[in-house]
Amino acid sequence: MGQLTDHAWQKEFEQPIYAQWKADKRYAFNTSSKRKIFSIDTPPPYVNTPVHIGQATTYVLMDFFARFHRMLGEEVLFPLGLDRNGLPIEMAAEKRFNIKLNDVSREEFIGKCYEVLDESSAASTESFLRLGISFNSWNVGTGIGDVYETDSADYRSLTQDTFIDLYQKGLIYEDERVNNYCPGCQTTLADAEVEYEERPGHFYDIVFTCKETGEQIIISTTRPELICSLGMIIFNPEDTRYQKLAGKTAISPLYHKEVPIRAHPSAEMDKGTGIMMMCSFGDLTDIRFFREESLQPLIAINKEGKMNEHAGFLAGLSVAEARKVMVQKLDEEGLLARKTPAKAHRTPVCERSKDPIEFIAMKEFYVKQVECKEKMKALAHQLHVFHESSRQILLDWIQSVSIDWPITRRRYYATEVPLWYCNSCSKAIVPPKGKYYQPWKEDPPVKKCACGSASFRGETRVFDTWFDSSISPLYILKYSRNDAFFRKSAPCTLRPQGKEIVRTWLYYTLLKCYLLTGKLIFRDAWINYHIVDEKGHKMSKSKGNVIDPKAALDKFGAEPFRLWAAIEGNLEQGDFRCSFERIEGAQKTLSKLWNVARFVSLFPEAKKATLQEADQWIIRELHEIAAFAREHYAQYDFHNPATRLKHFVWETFASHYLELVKSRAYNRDAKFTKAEQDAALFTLHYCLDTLLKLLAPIIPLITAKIYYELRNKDIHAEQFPKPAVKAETEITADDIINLNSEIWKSKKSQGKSLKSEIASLTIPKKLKGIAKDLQAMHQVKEMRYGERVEIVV
RNA sequence: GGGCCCAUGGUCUAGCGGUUAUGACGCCACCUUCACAAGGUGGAGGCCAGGAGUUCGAAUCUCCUUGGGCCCACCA
Repeated sequence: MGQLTDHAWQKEFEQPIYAQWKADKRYAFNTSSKRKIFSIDTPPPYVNTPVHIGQATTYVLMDFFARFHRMLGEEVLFPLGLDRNGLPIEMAAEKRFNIKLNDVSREEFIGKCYEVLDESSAASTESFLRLGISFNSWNVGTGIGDVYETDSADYRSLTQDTFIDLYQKGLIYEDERVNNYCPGCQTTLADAEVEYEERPGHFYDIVFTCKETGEQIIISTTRPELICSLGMIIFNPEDTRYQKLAGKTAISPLYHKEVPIRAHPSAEMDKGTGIMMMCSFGDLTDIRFFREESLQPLIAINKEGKMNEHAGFLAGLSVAEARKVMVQKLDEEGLLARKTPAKAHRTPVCERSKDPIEFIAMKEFYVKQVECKEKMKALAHQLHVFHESSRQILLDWIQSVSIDWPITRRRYYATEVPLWYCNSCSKAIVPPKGKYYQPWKEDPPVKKCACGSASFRGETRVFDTWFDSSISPLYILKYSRNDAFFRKSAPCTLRPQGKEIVRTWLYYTLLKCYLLTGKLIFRDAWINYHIVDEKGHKMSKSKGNVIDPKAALDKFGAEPFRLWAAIEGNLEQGDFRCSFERIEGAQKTLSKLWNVARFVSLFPEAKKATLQEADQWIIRELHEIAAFAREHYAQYDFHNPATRLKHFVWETFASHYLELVKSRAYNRDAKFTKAEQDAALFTLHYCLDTLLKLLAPIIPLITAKIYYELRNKDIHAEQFPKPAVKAETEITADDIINLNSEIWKSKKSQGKSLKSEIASLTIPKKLKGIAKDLQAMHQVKEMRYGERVEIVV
């Protein structure tokens, strides 16, 4: 049994502790363990951007879960994943080397992606290590619990296996249809990847002519460059202004194309001029309209986001340029009646590149999702979430699914679609599972097609990054790689993730794992809210209000940050605010805890003696908190227990119990018996141990150091505390706090020091059991018992 | 357009039909108290956004207003 020699907790104490954990692989997953498995499907962060404070906070919270469940005696699977696939990496490479996808060869482009990845490798994991996160491993590998990279051959081959499975089950099909298309990224996008932004725009009032009567028709549009693809002119059936045009023909300006004019409820009377042109395709409504009206769409925009031959004189121009040229030309011809700014024009844009979405027909692979909407809703109801609003986000999204999931992308740095095609009969060659394939540069696994041809071409498309990400629980539980382990560990215990990717990561994972295994892949889903700045606004690079977790770590170390995360992280509360001031507040609590421990360590441990009533009281208080913590930790609520524990450290334990038993513990004048003193010594140590264990999941570094120096053992290998001592008393914390406060106030109001003597003190009979402690604490000469408290100085 | 959440001393926050309305930071006064001045003790500061209602009784329940924040859908 040791003593704490340092006078305060220093952030410099942290580094050797986590370095030791890393060095001796303290939290490695034990594959031969018979324990119950608690598995966490951690969200793999992108490696090319530094860890931001929101991620840092959520990983810290996950670490609470992991450490708590370890102390419950469970085998915790808590792997670190690193996302290295897809558009974000490609875009970083394009920016870094100032190239575009099609400027260079595929091999060269992939090489550039590797360069970006190499430069950004260790930076993010460093922050996690410093935060004291207890990942199973810090080394990249393919074992259970190892750090995994989503672009590894192992991960990609599992992604390809899942494609092969779904393809052979008939759950994936290829079709050519109009879809969201990002001209900047040059790829098809799923609805989940589209977001809306307020973009300034204009209404252009353009002059059309009625063929039959020759009169002018003024039509408002925000997309004049699409006039070439005009299909129909419509007005609202209720609109008397245009009734006379019904059934007539309109002639488009410049292109002189004749199209029918009809009444249709899609046109709103009070928008623009009340009469609208339907072109293919300005937005999804247009697509629906063309389909419903069986109009032949005319695609005027090509894959590069430029106008094609159908646009006539606009051919070769980008959409934005075409709009400018078109407006200018209309104006010259006297066909532009008016130009007015359109306020709050919401434009669909690519969530990554922010380019406006165009709608282009392309041949892509689709995963069937529309037909299993009801099943997905049922799974959503089955999933255990911690706030109904989380489930609602998921249900809303499932409800809004209207087309199947396009999974192929025309990019390079992602998992390749594992297919080859026979050059003679066009039949698709599906390779066997279990290997990573790159068909664009490899030969197929067969020599000859069934038709006899030996000439093949490899598929060049790759998968949507969510097609990769959605197998993360399967990957970490070794689906299709270690069947015994998968059977034992599935379903994954917990999916922790942000609310903003419910419609992508959570939804696609549930969908894909259901299609593959027929089951719900998670028991619990913990949807965390956002860390916002101190004013309550979302942090974003553009706003410049981002707090770098490294700065917090440099300034305070991990422990104040972790304690802050526990105390502020109220699940019920929604978004939570971050400021250095509040982290600093947590630091003081650590200092208090350290000094409480140092005080206790001044005394030798004692065998349990007959507990005095004060001892019974503090132990009962602590047991109540322990039971509360056990129950709430299991529900992923660390906020409420942390708040109570903090209060216990400062108030109940330090200010009241310690003061109360100080004299008995020192026993300098031998006023107390040896047994009475031992009871105090026992209680001090028992309470400290229990308190440290309750706090260990939250602040693992300081508790580990104190426990190691005092007990020479690893606190994280201990069991989560259960009441080990019987403690019963009528006395409540309020009784003691109120009495002490009254005595202090009385002394103070009479200008006496707190050490001054009290001639006589009358206390309620109920408190008789702590009378001796009170007498020593407050320097009371004579103790009396009565109905109310009386203090005679 | 549809829906959701929030509003409590200067700031943040607890509160879930009856409390002298909680705590933290900040502020003021006093204390070199033997674990801790990164501490202790005491104090000032709020008609609980506004209005109406339900109730014996409302910060708490209902409705409206205002001010913040968020989600979904859609637009010529």
